Amino acid sequence: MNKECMVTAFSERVYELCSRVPRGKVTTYKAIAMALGSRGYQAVGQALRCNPYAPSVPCHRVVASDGGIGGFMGCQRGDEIGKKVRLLCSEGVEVVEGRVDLEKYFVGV
DNA sequence: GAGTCATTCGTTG
DNA sequence: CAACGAATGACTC
Repeated sequence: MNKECMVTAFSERVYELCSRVPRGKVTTYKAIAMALGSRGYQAVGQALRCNPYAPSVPCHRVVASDGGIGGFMGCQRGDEIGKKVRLLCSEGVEVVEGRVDLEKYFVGV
């Protein structure tokens, strides 16, 4: 079930919001979904799942509502996710136990 | 119309 | 406090 990237109006909006997040900060799927005026939390993740704007759109800057690393480039649980943590750490975000301090790094849209 | 998905919330143990 | 299931919105076939 590996399809090409689905770039639609909704996903475009998600990519734009992701790009809006300043470096060293992170946003949540919920925040993006709310920014779009929808509750499709999964729809947001789905768009990031195959983000055609890859490094341009830092999908790793998007985390779960509790600061947990949702997934990264199709990898939900695995060492590949470590790369996402590595990126966040490189950006200045402190990732602890695969979680981020939303109180400090969460930025609204 | 049915199934899928990187989520979230609410209830129950 | 932890875990499970149900709900939600969007995209593809």
